Amino acid sequence: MNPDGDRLPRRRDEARALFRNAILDAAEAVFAERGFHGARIQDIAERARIAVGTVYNHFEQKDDVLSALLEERTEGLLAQLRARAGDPKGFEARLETRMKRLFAYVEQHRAFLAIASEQGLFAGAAAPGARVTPRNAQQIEAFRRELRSIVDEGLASGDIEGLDAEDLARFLGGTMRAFVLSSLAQREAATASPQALATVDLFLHGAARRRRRAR
Amino acid sequence: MNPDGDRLPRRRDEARALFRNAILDAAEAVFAERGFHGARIQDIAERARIAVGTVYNHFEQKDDVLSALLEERTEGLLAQLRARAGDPKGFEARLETRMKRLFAYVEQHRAFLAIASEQGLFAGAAAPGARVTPRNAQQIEAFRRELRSIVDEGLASGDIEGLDAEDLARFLGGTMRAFVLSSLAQREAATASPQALATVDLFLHGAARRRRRAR
Amino acid sequence: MNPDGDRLPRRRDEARALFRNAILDAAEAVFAERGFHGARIQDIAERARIAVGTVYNHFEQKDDVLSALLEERTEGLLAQLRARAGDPKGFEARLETRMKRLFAYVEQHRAFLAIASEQGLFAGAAAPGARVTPRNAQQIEAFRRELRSIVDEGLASGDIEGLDAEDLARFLGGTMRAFVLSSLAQREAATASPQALATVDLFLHGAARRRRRAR
Amino acid sequence: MNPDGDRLPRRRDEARALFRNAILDAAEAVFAERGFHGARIQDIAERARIAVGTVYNHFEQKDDVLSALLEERTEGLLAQLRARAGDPKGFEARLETRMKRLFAYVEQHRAFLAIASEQGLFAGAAAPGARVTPRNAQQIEAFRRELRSIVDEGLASGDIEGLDAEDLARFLGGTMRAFVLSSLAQREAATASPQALATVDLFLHGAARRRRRAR
DNA sequence: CATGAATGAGTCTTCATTCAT
DNA sequence: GATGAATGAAGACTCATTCAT
Repeated sequence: MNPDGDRLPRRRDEARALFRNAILDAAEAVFAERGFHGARIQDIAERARIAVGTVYNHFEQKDDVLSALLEERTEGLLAQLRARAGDPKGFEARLETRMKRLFAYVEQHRAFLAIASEQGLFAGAAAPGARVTPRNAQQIEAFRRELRSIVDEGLASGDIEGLDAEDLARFLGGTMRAFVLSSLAQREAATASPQALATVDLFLHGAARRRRRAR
Repeated sequence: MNPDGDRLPRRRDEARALFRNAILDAAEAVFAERGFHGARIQDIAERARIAVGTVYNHFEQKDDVLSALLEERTEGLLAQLRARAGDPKGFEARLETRMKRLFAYVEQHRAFLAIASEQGLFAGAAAPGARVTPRNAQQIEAFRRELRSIVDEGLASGDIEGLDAEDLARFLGGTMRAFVLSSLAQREAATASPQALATVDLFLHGAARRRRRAR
Repeated sequence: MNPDGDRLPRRRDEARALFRNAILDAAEAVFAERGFHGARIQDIAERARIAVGTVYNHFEQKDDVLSALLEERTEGLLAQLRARAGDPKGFEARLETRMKRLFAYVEQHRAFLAIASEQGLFAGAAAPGARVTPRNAQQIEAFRRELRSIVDEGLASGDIEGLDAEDLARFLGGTMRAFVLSSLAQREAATASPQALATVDLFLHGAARRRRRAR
Repeated sequence: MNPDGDRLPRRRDEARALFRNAILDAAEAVFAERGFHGARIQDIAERARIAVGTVYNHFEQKDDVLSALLEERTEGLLAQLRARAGDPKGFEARLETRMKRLFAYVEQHRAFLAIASEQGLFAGAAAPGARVTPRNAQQIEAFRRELRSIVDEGLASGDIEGLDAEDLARFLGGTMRAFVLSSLAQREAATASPQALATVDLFLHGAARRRRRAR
């Protein structure tokens, strides 16, 4: 093994990754501020403190910057929603845990959600004129499947019921979305916990609960 | 009263309205297909079978075409949501009636909702780079207020309960949105009724209802 | 003779002339304010309180409005410069009389001179991009000839001298122009007489006169 | 001192200046041929053998090309008019020297003067619809001041006399202008000297000189 | 590989001119 | 003959992309 042979390429790769991340971070900010069409490559380059040409050394075209960004952040969001080793076992507690993680991520990436919304990422269908790639579509589908699997868990355990699992998954998504947006609408980042709890509570019991436990 | 004196101006106004509507209809289709930025004035003009310059005889700039469209359609949507004279009195039946109207309108204006979504009209906040005017913002606010007033009715009658009326209004909006999107996701227009019922049912009772009425 | 047969056509012609003049007056004001290219037919029509189409019933194209205007006003200016029956006989007094008339006309048509200047009418050559027609060129030439004939009169009477009559004509034109502009530069219209006298005096005696009559 | 550190920036600046000058030269020719409005950015770019976009890398808008051109050339013209170290001392000889320089410059930049004339640069006031910037206005004012200072010199030395120095300055300007235009009116560039001499002679002695030195 | 100026296709917008009423 | 809306050619300007340094 030649350590030098390894080290140099590695350094080179690290440098590449540094640039790539700087560009994506800059793009996140600029896309969120001005939208995809309003953002110029020049703006992104300036924010990343590099030259325009450098952006093109890392991405073939403007579209690719967007889709790479969506890819990376959507994956992050999805990771929060997935069940983890230490998660509680009971359905409601488990759901709360996952929601808290998701809302915390949302707080960390407010800019991303503005972009995702413009691109119709969580609209269940791409927005008109959106730049969604097949890869992005896969991730959205993965997101949808994750919601569906949560619903399926609940149906299996008897914690929830309903005729159409797809409808329930959509309902969960819509409820989440309502509180995600309420969270974004507040100027300042805040604790995500209350939104997570409200989401779970309303998803499970709706607005018309009578004589049920106080929360 | 001189009927002749009336006729000419009236005809002229009718002609103006005809053009205006033709432009808005064309714009609705084109914006929905390609997004605001992807749509060229020329595309809209061609679709309306008029000349480019004619568009500018009716709207100062491209932005104004969009905001007039949003204005007109949002008003239409809002009109469905508002209570009407013959509506039932009981909270749930009343809500169902309003939802059915709204979902029917949605079926009639699928293209509009794609645009509205791109512009963040129902995101609770304008999308980045969106072309929302103060007038549009007022309508969104009116929409929000309408949801809120529905919730207030329910709280007053005791049909629903909860600590935060704002949260409930958002929840209602999110639930609606989930089924609106599910409705749009289907390629073909369909009867809106099931979505309206699902919306009301889940809004009221959530996913976890036990021992409650059969559907 | 059928007086009716005469009267109607005459009335019709008078009406035509009325429109034509209204258009030219409006054009004079608008061209002077915004320049030829900056002036829209619409602006001229509005100022004349008529419809756009009406302008085209009287002039084939925009260029024609300008050249008709230049023609009419240049002819007016030229008329002031020409000798008249009652004019004095002595060279200097005669020149003063003509200059006074000319400067008085200038005061009455300040707007026109701004346009003439833009079009290079008194530049001795058309300005680049100018809309000068052959007819206008003839009038400019007539203007030049008139100056030349004044010089020739003076040379013949021995009141002025010089090797080149063309040079003297140009000199007279330049001197006039200097005081015409000084007259226009003042915001308010004023008596033209002093400029006329200064023009004649300096044209005849230059700046270096010694031991000559006080004025 | 590191010559290398200097060279690159210097080269870059030189390249910038090269483009800028090429654009201004092209613009001078095109504006002179077709006037400001008749000149398309594309024409200028083609004449400079560059792309349209490149023009916009050097000037924000079309207007700026014009005003930069006027600025640069007016400064050049003014430089000829200013007194220089080696100039003669006597008033008349000194004035002749300055006039010769000025007429020589005029011969070199015939196109510019056509533009200046269209813009009213030497009209004492901006032409209607002209694109004159405050900077241009300053230069015109500087030009006027220079003429005035020449007159003041002459008044002080007793070489010229008159009640109003402003009038004399205008008279000098008008006389100059007459011969500048006569110079431009000739198709071919020629020696400027005769015009300079005629200007000085007529300015000083007018057309009516009797019994004075032969020239 | 970073740089940033050059490139030119693409679009909005204006406005002279036409023509049905 | 007056009207004024419809027409569409023309041109300024933008910005993604390229490429010589």
